[in-house]
Amino acid sequence: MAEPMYRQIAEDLQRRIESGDLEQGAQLPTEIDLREQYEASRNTVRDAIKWLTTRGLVETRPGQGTFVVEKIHPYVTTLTGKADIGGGDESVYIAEVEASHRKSDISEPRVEIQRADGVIARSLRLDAGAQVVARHQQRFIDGTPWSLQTSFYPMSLVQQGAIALIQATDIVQGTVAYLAEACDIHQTGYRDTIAVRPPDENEVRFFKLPADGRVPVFEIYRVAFDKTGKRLRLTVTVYPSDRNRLRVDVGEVPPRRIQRLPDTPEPDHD
Amino acid sequence: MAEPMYRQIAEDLQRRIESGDLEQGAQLPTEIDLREQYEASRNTVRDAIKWLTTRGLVETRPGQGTFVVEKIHPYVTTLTGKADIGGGDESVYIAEVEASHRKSDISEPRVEIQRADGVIARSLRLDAGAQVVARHQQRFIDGTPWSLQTSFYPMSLVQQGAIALIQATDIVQGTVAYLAEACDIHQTGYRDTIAVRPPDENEVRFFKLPADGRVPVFEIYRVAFDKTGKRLRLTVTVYPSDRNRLRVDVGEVPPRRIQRLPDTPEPDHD
DNA sequence: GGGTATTTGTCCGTATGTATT
DNA sequence: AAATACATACGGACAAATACC
Repeated sequence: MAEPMYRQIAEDLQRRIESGDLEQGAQLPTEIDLREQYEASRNTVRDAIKWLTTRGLVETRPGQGTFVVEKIHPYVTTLTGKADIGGGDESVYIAEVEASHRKSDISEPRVEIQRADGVIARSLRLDAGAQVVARHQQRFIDGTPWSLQTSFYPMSLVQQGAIALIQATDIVQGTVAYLAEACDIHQTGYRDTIAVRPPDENEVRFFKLPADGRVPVFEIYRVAFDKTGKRLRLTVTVYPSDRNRLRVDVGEVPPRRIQRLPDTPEPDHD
Repeated sequence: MAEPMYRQIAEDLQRRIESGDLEQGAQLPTEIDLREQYEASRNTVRDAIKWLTTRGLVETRPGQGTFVVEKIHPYVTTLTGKADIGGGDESVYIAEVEASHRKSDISEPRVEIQRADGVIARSLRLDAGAQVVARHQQRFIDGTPWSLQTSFYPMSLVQQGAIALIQATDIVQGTVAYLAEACDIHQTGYRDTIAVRPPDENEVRFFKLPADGRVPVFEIYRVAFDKTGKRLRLTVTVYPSDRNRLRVDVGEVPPRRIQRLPDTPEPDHD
């Protein structure tokens, strides 16, 4: 027996899905039915379904059944923007999203003062234990959860006059513009580092991801610099990877076409 | 009992891992031992281990045991380069990697002529069924598999003199430089779209990923343009997400520090 | 709202196969 | 070859979620 039985069942079902025999959103036969069709035990059938689930082909709903997953038309977030007018801050994202006929909301920030732990301190080149301002925000598109974001600012910025950073109010013009106004600090660039990892419990709840952690999240670390190379801010943004794509434009790139409505069958890397 | 038993067991083990009680690389008690420790059946213990496995905390090795996964020091790939001197092509990657004291190898390309299917045709703005050259390559760092890459070129480029595209030989100066030499076609920019998905069977084999598909891969679609906005190429690159990070630099960014050796405990988004 | 049928989720025990040491 | 440890497969029982009447 080269191939275990549950794999054979899974691959047969996969074939039926990819051939269109089972359409998107269609319900699979129940575990009892599959047990009879494949002459296997229910647990073996369940192993096959679990295999398909891990690969994102089907999803199970307790009390209802097993269904072929429907492809999600992804949101596209462009990471390359004007380095000096935002780059990851509130205002830019809103402009992006509204341009594609979608409505973006952002929560009021939850503000904390905390000691910079290892990663934050190193990213901002602070001594371990230095004070930082953490601003947590939730972002929605058309009412559905889109991203979780936390920005860390050295407390020294507040001492230089950027007192709005420690107020639990959205900075509508964007913190980049605000820092320029409030204390003549000008962001001239940023560096993003993109990783992928399983979601934690908070993220599972907020994004309504499957509890088994099979849908990973993008985690983007953005370190912003001024013209002397000083580190102004670390922003950590988390996106669920199943409904998001990231875009990077380099050099001369033609303007994007208007983003289509969710049901049109176009490639999402257009 | 709000929490199922296997979750309680999993969370207890997770706590023991994150507290350092079980160190990286350490072997967990065997399933039989855990069955006795938690007074559960072996199947329930196995469900707990599967839960930890999906989250990348442990791995099982048949005949050996279950082990706490060791963190991998990731490779960092910068997506933003000079738009006109490569940007994702062979030579640039090699320079990047060698600068961090690692040795990069690339396979000779496997070249195919094929009809552009839906996604490729749309990305290159070709009519469906138009001929394209596909060049598949495998990339290694220090001998370990790093990325799989396929570039698609419109056949019209070959007719304009870029005959090396249809030869199964690496284009050492990079195809961007080659196209400039051979037929005066100059790339001026590119656009990347980053997605994450489970690996297919080829990728599992090549990258030696776990067969259950729990480690996703980055898939980067790069469309390159000339100054008129014409689409010169589509390059699809796949990286395993467990050992890779992507970097995007925008605006003025200070030079990177030398990349450290794998065993130093620095953040990988430095 | 309540009750019932359906469907998946959890948990058990057991047996046998396969990979590794 | 033997021992160990995980992988596969079976069958059964009950719980929990959902849909429907």
